[in-house]
Amino acid sequence: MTRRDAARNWQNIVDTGRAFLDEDRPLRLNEVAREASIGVATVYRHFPTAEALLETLARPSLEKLVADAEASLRGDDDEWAAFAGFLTAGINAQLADPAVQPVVAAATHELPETAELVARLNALTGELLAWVHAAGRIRPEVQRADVIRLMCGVVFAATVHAAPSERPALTRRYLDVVLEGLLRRDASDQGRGGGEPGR
Amino acid sequence: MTRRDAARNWQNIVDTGRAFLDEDRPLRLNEVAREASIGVATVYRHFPTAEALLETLARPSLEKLVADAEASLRGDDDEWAAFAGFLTAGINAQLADPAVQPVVAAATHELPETAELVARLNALTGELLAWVHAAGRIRPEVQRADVIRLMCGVVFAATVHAAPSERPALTRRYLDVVLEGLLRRDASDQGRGGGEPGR
Amino acid sequence: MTRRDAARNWQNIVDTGRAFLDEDRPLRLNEVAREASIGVATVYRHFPTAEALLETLARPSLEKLVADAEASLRGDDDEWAAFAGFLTAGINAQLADPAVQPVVAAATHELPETAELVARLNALTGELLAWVHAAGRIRPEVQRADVIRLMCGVVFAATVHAAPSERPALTRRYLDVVLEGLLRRDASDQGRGGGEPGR
Amino acid sequence: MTRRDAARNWQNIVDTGRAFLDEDRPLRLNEVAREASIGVATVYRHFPTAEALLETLARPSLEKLVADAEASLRGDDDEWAAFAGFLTAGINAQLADPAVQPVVAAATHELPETAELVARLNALTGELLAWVHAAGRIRPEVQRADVIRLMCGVVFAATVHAAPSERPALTRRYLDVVLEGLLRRDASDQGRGGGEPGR
DNA sequence: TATGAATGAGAATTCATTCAT
DNA sequence: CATGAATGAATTCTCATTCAT
Repeated sequence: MTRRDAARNWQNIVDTGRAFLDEDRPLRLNEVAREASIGVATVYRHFPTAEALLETLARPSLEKLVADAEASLRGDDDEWAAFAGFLTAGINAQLADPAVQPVVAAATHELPETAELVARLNALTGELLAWVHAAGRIRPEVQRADVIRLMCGVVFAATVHAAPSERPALTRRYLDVVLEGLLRRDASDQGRGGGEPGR
Repeated sequence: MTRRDAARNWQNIVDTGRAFLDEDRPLRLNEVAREASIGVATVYRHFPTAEALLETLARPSLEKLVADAEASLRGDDDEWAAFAGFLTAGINAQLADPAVQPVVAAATHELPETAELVARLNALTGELLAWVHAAGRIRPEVQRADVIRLMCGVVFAATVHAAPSERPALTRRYLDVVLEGLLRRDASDQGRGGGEPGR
Repeated sequence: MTRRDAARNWQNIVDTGRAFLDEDRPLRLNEVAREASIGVATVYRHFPTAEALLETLARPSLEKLVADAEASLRGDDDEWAAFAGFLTAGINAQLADPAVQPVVAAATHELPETAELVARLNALTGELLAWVHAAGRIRPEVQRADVIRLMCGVVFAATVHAAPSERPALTRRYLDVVLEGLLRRDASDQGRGGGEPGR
Repeated sequence: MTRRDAARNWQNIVDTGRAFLDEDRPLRLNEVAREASIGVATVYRHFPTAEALLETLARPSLEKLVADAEASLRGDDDEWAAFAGFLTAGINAQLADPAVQPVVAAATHELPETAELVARLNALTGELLAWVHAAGRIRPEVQRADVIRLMCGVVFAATVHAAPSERPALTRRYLDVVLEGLLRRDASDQGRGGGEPGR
């Protein structure tokens, strides 16, 4: 078979996998193969595991996310707006593409490309965070990993007991809460109490 | 009557199920039966589905949570402390008992007792929230469901890329952020910028 | 427990078993016990097997059949009418009581009472047949077992691709065919018709 | 392509299934698989349900039956002989192949091929019956469905309290009775006998 | 390289029967 | 004599992966 055929197959599998996610059926390589009218083994050749296919599906969203973050860093926005914009973009990506959330939250990745993408995402998160830290606008203890985690947490929160259609509105509100909570609050604020809430 | 035997078996199953959760193996009734050295059908008699066992496992934690919330409502703490204490307790329950999270986040419940417990939890959440609202100490748009969702979100956030041992510390910090973000911030604050973070 | 209680249980089981047959659910002693709100073991004590319960359920119908056959033999009807009446009664019993068919068709019986009842039924069939043979009104090769078999065959035929409500009408027609076919037909007979076989 | 293997497996399954029927063990796909030394899933791929396998097993017999019926319709026999021959063939098929009876008596069919075969059988039954009706040689009320039912009834009758080896003789006699009973009998007919219908 | 049939371990569930109380 | 919990073999079906062609 020619390269072209192989590419066609690859695309066919990816498209079918996407359709599975959209109807949120579990990504089963066997079923994907059947639905794509392609031999199982062919699918396995292209994507050794379901996870590999998932990462491939997530890739465009992740790339866009990385590109956006890079743009933010070089853009005209002030540091806080850039930071907030990045979180918003990350959240929206997770809502828009069901492949993103599991890949971002996963401890390890199957494909080196994914690992690298995620690493860049982390790095960019770090840079944005450093910028915000430098401006003294965020709680000093916040670290890179916290940002990623809070992003995932906001998405998850909007997922609990809520239909997909309600989620964008919920994440907007929840992110707003989180950002407000992350803001550094200096001397003049100190008096305002409420400060020491929980536990 | 084999009551005693039955009770022993029941306990045995519950304990074994607990062990599964602790080692976070999936709760499979068959395996639980095997490990408990109990006939499969006996397990099925006691717990028609894995979900039923899970809810049974979650029950003590949920009951404690409800009791604590009731105590908070009647206690001496001010409204904010009570509210924060409730969130903390809920989060800690989810961290301490792996059965709690899925049950709280589930859309429906198998056992009527669970449904009732969760309903009471919701009601108490509502009461605490109303109290805080009455004191004008929280963003006015926050609703009962938001509180539950944010609680789950904090737990989830602390779960991402983090070993179990790190989670308590993380949830403490994240809850702090969220509480800070939920606090109503009045006129005198308005100027302080950062105000419009989101999207 | 007193005898009276035992009798009540027995009746309860029988009634419940009957209900099962009527809704044609399979007779499962376990389920019968549950539905009757009686311990399984109690049911097993009264009826060691499902077959035993079935035979018990069939018994009244069989007894009535035997009684009717005896009456026919001693009655005023002519031999053919008695014979036809017996077949009709047997068929109707099978249609009316789902317990009858399997018991009549079974090769062996669990309960001695059933065995005896069936034996009497066979004997009576034989007597009626002998009477009809003596009058030269039936094909000479027909034997007792044939009569039973044809009876079952007619019932079964009416069961194929036919709703229960249609069956009585069908059996009537099919029995008519069979009786007509059994009639001895030789020159001298031609006029005699035997025309009035059925019911 | 594993076509050859697949075909071999298919045949193996069919043969094994046949053996089960012959020893009249219940057709259980798992057992068939084990006995055929073939993976369970392979069997399930070829035959999604036991019923599907049963119908496949019945197919050759049904096809032969259809072919015979078509031949009878076009053959030289007179209408009654053709009709009787068809019934005889149907009965013998049921006796010879245990798969036939349940398939013919079933209300619905799993495989479209079976449904079609049975439909053709019904149609042919109708044609033969129409021919016999046209010649005025059968009770006018007899319909197509009656013919099928009586065929099944004769087979069933021969099954009651009778070893397989006796059944052919019994069905011959019982069919004779039924055919005699179906014959139209009016004055002008009397001489014609129709006496020697079947077989 | 593509194919899709084959695999068989595994998961969920049911049921007739026994047995301890 | 009654109870109903316990049993575990049996059954049905699924799925991720391999392998022969």
